Amino acid sequence: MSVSSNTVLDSSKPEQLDPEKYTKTIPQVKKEGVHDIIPPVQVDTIITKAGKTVDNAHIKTEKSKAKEGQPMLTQESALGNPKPSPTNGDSVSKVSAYARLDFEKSMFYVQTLQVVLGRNPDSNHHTVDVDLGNIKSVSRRHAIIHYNFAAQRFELSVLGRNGAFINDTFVESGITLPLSHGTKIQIGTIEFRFLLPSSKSRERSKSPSKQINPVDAVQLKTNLYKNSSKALHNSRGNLSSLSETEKDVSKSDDDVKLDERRKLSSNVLSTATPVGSSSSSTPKALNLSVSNPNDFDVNAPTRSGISIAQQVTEALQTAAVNPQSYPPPINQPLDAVALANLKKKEPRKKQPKQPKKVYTLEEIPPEYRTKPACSYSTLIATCLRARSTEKGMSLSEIYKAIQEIYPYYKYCPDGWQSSVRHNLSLNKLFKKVSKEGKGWLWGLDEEYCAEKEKVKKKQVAAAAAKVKSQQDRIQQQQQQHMQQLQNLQQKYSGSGSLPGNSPGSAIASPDITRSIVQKAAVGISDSPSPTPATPSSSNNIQAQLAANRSNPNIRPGQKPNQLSSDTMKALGYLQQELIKLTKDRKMTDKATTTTILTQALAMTIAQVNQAAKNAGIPGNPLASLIERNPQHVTKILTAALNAATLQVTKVKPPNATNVGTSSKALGTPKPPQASVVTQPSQARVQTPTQPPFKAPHVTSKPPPVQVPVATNISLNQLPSPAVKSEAKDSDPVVGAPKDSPSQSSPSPKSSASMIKKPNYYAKGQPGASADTINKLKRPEGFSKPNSLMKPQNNLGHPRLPMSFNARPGLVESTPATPGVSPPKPRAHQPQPYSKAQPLKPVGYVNREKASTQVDANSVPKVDQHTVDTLTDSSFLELPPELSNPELDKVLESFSASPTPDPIQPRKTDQVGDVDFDKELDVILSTPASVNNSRQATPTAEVPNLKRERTDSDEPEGNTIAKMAKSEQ
DNA sequence: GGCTCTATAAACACAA
DNA sequence: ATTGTGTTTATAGAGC
Repeated sequence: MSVSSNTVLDSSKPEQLDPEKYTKTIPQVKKEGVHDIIPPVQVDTIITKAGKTVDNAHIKTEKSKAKEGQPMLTQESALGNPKPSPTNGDSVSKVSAYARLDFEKSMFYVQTLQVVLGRNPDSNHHTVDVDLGNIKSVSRRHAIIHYNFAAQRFELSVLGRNGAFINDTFVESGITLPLSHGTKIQIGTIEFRFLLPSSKSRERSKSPSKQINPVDAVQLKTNLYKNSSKALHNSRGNLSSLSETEKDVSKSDDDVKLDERRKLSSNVLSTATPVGSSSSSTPKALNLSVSNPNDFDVNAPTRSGISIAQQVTEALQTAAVNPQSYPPPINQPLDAVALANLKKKEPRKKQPKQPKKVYTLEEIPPEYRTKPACSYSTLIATCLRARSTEKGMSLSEIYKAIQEIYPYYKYCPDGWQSSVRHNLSLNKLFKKVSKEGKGWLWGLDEEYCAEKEKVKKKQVAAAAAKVKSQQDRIQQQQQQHMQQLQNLQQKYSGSGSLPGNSPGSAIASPDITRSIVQKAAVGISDSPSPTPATPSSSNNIQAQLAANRSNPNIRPGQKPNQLSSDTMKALGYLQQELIKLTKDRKMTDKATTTTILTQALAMTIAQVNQAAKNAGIPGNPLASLIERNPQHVTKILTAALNAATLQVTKVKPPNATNVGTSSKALGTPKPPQASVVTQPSQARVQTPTQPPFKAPHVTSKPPPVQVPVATNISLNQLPSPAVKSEAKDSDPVVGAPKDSPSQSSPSPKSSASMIKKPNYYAKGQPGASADTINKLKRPEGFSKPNSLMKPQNNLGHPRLPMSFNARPGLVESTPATPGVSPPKPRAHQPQPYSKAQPLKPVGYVNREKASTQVDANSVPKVDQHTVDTLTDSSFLELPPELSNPELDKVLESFSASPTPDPIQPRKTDQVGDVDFDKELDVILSTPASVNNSRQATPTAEVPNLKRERTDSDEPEGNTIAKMAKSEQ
C-alpha cells in the first residue's frame, strides 16, 4: 500500500511543493480563512496535538520516521508487521487526518477528502493513495473514500470490478455507501476499518463547527475552480521557483529525499499525507492533527470547514474536470499558490478571472498540438460560415466555435482571442451585423468575400493566361524558327555556299547564328511594329544566319553553348568593337541600336565567312582575321555598322566616319520609316497571342527607348520559356510607348501579365543578368579574367591575347551559361488579396525613366542588352564538336605567313558600300606579320584609321547594300 | 531593401 | 469597479 497524493495536485510531482512556502502561506490562510464562507460541519475536527501544521506534521512524520530509523511501512509491513502502537505519540501525535483506515497491521490516515484505493500501480498512468498490493482481484482503482458534502459524511464508492465487502456485505461496483466510524471494509483479501476521530478530539478542535450548506459547496466549487485556476495561472511563472523550492525541500528533507520518499512510500501504509497542495495548504487551516489514533471516534468526522470545503471542492472540481479520473490527472493545475489563494478570504467580486487550464503536452491530443495553418481571418471566416446565423455571432460564440472547430485553441494558452478580436476589427472580411448586449454580433461581409473571390479568380486567370501566353510564344518561336530554316534552306539550297556553313566555320556556327537569328526572330518578330521595316536586310542576315543554324548537327533544342574558344574570342572582340563603334554614334533608341548591332554583327560574320569560303579558306576565318589583323575586322565592322544603321534607320550614321558610306549603294533611298526596328517577314512578325510585344515601334515621336526584346532573350535557351520581355528598371515596356501606353498596348494588364513573368525568368540569365549588365557598364568589362578581352593598352585595336589560340579553358562562363540550368523561374504567384492592391500595369513600370532620345550616353546601355545577348553563352561556350583541329592549323598558317597590310584607305562615305568580299580577300591574304605590325599600331590610330576608311571603304558598304538589295 | 500581409501584444476606450 | 468587447498602434517575421 502506498501513500501518494490524493489531492488534485499532480501526484507525480509532489516534490514541486514547497512545504515552507505553504507554511508561509498558512498564516494568510488562517487570517483570511474561508471559515466565514464555508463553515465546517459535521466533519469533526481531527485533533491537533502538537499544534503544528499538518504540513510540518506530514513532513516531520516522515522525517521522524526516517530519523527514528523506522522503516517506511511497506504494504507487507503494513499488512504483516505489527501495527504501530496507537499510543506512540511520537509517531502519530503529529499526524493530522480526517479519518483513519485501520488495517490489520498498519494504519492509513485519511488526510484528504478523497482517497483512492487500488492495486499497486504498475505504471505511471494511475496512482492510488492506498496501495492494496499487486493483487489481481483488486482493481487498479478499486474504491474511493471521499467526503460527501451534501450528506456531510465520508462515503465509499466501489469502483473495482470485483466489488467490495462493507461490513461483510458485498457491494458491487458502482455502489456508494456511507462510511461511519468503524465501518469494516474488505477489498479483495485486504480488510480494514474506517475510523473517524473521536468526539473527544472533536471537542478539542478549536475550529468552529458550522453547518455547511450543500449549495455553498457548489458555489464553493465554482469559486474554487476559478480561484485555483487563476491562482495557478498567476503562479505559472512560479513553476521554476516551485522547482527551486522543491530542491530546497529535497535538501531540507535530510533523510528522505522526495523522490526516494515517493518510491519508498509506494508501500507505505501509515500516513497518506499528501504531498500535494491540498494537504499542504490545508493543514494549518485545518489545524487538526491526530494526537492519538484512539481519538478517532465513531461519530462524525471533524473538520475545519474551510479546508474541508476546499478539499471537497477540489474533489468536486477534479471530478468535474476529469470525471473519469480519480485522482486527478497529472499536472492538474492546482498548486500550493493556487490553493493558498483559494483560501484567501477575499470578496468574491475581487476574485480574479478563471484562467484557462494549462495543458501539458501529454494532455493535448497529438492532432491538436499544432496550430492550424490557416490565418486568423480564415479561422474566423470558417467559424462564421459554419456557425453563424443571420444575426451573426458574438465574440464569445466565435471563440467557442473556433475552439470547437479547431481544438488546438482549446488547449493553447490564451492570447489568440486578442488576435481574433484584432482580426474582426481590422479585417474587412468581417462586419458587425447587429448589436447584442455589450458587444456586436459579427458576420461575414459577403460582398467583400465575393469581391475577394473575384480578384482571386482574376489573378488566377491572369496567371493562367500568362503561362499560356508563354507557351504560345514559345510555340510560335519554334514555328518561326522552323519556318526560317525552311525559307533559308530553300534560298540557299542551290548556291551551295551557305555562309558560315563551311565545315570549319565556327564563326557562323549555328550557335551564334541562332543567337542572332533568334534575337532577330524573337525581338523583331515580337516587335509589334506594324511596319515591316527593311525586311530585306534582316531577312538577309537572318536567312544567312538561320541557314547556318540549319546545320543538322545542332538540334533545335540543343544548348547553343558549344562554340570554340576562338569563336568566342572572335565574337567577344566583335562585340567590343561594336560597342566602341556604337559609342561614337548617336543612336536612335535601344531597339534600333540593338537591331543595328545585330545586323552589323551578323553582316560581319557572314561576310567574313563568305569571303573566306570564297577564298577557300577553311577553318575559322573570323578568328584568324581577328588574330592577324583586327584592324580589318574593325573596319569591316564599321562598314557593317554603317550599312546596318542605314538599313535600319534609313539615315546615314552621323558618326559613320570610318567607313565610307554611300547612300547610293542602297539604291533608291527608301522613304524614312518610322519603324526603327527591322521587321522580318510578316509571318515571323506576327505574334498575335502576345499583345505586349505587339506594341508598335512606330511613332512619329522620337522612338521610345525600347527594350531590345531580343537582347533580353536568352537565345540559347530556346525553346526555353525563359524569355525576358520586361525591361528592367529603366527599361520601358516593350512596345509600350511612353506617352501612350494604351495605344500601343491595349491592355496594360495583359501586357503586364505577359511581361512580368519573363522578367523573372530572365533573372540570372546571361542576357539580362546583373553581372552581364555590370560587365557592360564597364566597357572594358571583358576584362574579366580569361574573358575575351582586348588588352586595355590597345584601345581601339587590341591585339587579341595570346591565349586566343588556346581553345581549351578559354571559356569564361557568363553568370549563367547555357550549360547551367536557368534560374528557376519564380512563379509569379498572384499576390494575396489586398484591399489596396489593384492590378498594376507593371508593363509600364519606370517607363518615365526611359529616354526616347538615344544619345551617345545611352548607347552603351543599349549595347548592354545587345551584348548581353551576343555574349550569352552561345558566344562564350565552346562547342566541342566545333573544336576543329583545322582551326589550329589555319591559325598557325595565318600567324606564320607574313601578310601585307591589306588595309588601304578607301574613299567612300557611303554606308554600306563596304566591299566585304574584296576587303576580306585582301585581309585574309594579308600576312600575319604585317597585321601583327599593324597591331602594334597605337590605339590612338584607330580613329584615324576609321576616318581613313570612312573615305575609302565604299566597297564594304556596297557589299552590304548588295546584300540588302538581294534580300529585297 | 522595400512592401505587404500576418501574427502578436499592448494600451486604451467604451459599454454592460 | 469590473469585465468583456472593440479599436488602435506598434512590432516582428515571412514572403514577394
